Amino acid sequence: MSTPERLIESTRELLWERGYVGTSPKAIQQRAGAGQGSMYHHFSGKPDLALAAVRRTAEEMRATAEAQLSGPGTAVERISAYLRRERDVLRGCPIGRLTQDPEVVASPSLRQPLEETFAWLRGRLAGILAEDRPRDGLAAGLDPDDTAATIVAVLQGGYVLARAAGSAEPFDRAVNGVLGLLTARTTAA
Amino acid sequence: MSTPERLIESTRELLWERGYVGTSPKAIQQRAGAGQGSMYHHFSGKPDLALAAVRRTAEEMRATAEAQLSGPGTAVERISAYLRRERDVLRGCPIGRLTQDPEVVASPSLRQPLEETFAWLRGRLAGILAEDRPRDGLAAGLDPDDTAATIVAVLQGGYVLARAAGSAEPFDRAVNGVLGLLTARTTAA
DNA sequence: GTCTATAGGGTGATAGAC
DNA sequence: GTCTATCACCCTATAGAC
Repeated sequence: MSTPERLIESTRELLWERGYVGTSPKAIQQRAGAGQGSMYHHFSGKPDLALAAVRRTAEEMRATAEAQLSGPGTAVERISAYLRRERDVLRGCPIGRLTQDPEVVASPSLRQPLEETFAWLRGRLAGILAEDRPRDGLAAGLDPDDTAATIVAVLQGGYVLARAAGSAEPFDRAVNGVLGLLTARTTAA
Repeated sequence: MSTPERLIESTRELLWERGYVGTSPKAIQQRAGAGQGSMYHHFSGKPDLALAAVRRTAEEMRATAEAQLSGPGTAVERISAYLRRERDVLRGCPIGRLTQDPEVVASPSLRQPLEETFAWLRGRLAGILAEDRPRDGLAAGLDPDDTAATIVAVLQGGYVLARAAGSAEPFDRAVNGVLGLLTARTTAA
């Protein structure tokens, strides 16, 4: 792996673990096995390197989500497959995490990949909910855009609750809960 | 306001804005208008001061939530009042925010107030859902604990989406979405 | 109870040799 | 392209005067 690649990968890991404020150039260099001068040769500084790292993480997250969401099945089945896929819950979401960093949200270029990722995900879920509605058990009164936002929020909030509890249990409960709400009307009534 | 009080209040503000890693004793002292020695006289250090600040924020958050949740109305009405109360959405949740801080979750004493706050909130919501179920329109198949976790996750995730978007819109959509899911069965079917 | 002085280490970044 | 040296500043904390 080339030096720039190793620097980007190290930055991705550290941003996930410690956030932007908690990640120092020195820590990046040490993890990448690169010297100070090497880092400043390939990148103009910490913001530049972070931008490359965040863009790659956002790309990867979108590709992973698309894999589950483009699978077979009804709307609820595909959403269930996405929500229940294996996740390292206590590590949290590498994109959602950055949302709490004041320097990230204050920087338009750093915030942009976060905004685009969640906008895409919400739109993708809303499309699935809308297209599958006629032949599925979903209630006719549900707004696809609102419901999609709820599903993404459950994921992101599930990570928060899990980290507070030091356990994946609240995440799993939140996912079960929203899937129960999405399917209850077909089994109840 | 006494010096210890001012130090605690300053720490609360800074923890909300910048998190634990992003908050320095120096910044706390400056905001509180207190000197270095003054801070170390009243508190043993940054962790001690942070603990006092986090405990107070957790207490306050619980009291605020209880005010909405103990109001009149059906389960859905009380939960709706809680979810839709006025919030400074882009500031995020002062407790949920700390969940992303590696040094907070690594410290049992600092994590404890977070864990207790969300455990209480989930339990409170589960109780409301369970007790009100017979005479309300909620589906019999819904698990109160799972549904409660979903509601809290929607709040916490709503903050995440709002900060990523730089707008309260996704938060409001997520709240509308979960309330739609909770009430759809009474209007549909 | 508050102050200043000081410590040892880290921060983000630049300069210039190799 | 990578290295080491150096910069000015900030970090958390302690010491001891007042």
